[in-house]
Amino acid sequence: MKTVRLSVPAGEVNLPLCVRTGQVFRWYEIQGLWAGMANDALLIVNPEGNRWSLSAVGGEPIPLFTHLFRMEVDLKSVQVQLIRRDSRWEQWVRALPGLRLMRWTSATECLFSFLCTPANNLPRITGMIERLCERYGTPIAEWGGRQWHAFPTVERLAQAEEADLRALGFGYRARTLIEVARALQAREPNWLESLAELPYWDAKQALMTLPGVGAKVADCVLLFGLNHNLAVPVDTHMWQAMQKWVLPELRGKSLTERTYRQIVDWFHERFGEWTGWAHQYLFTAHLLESQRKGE
DNA sequence: CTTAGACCTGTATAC
DNA sequence: ATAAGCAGGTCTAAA
Repeated sequence: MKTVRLSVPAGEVNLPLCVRTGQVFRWYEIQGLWAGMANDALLIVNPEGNRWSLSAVGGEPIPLFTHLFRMEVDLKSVQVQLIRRDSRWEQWVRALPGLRLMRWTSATECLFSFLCTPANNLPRITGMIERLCERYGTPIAEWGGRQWHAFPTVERLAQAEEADLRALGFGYRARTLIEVARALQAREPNWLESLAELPYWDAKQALMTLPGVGAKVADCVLLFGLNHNLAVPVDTHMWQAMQKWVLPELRGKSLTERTYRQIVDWFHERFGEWTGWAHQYLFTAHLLESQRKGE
């Protein structure tokens, strides 16, 4: 495992903020370093100063890091765009320096991971995914006193027993995971990845034909796994933030297909291609506020 | 088109 | 002990 160095200008990326706010689920702080699995690759980062050291198993450190954190995107210019399009975003940009939109290396891993999230919470989600990888994933590396496993293949998940997954704490999501794995096997080999080439609404409609994939999970997979920057995952945090801070006319209403679409349309009109980034700042702002209140 | 209830389970707040 | 304008929802049934 070789280690390389990379110049990271101050303020370009806040790694803990990016990896602990529910965009990805397999990152851990170990002995002052940050280690994360991306499908079948392990990336270890020492985010110190402006010369970070990166190591990887199963991939090249710099391309992997650049892909996951979209380092080809200039964060400053994103922030300027968001504030120019809606000045309310300035408070969230200021409050969340270095927050970036993440990009998964595997749409499949992204899909199965977000299938674990409905009516759930972050600590339980990360635990479920970790046990899933230990049970069904190939060992990739031993580092930091623990084994690191690849995310399970679709073939392996399609063969899983519902009782096994329930024993791992998946609850009613156990059946959905298996059903989706089998549904994917029944389609064209690269069906999921091919959705990246479709227009946003077409790709979303196609994803929602899978069991357990509603509007919110579909938007997560589109945004984080399939490069659709027009996707807006509207979960409880986004819904509350929109009502409180952005669209007061939503107060007193409930989140339905109609109000969901109203929010997506509003983002498209206001932010265009910056929609996904705008969503991420608003979502994270509300998530962190709700976590502070809980303490 | 809207709303209620069911669905697994861990955690935190309120009696 | 016990419920929850729970917690990064989805699906079905019923008005």
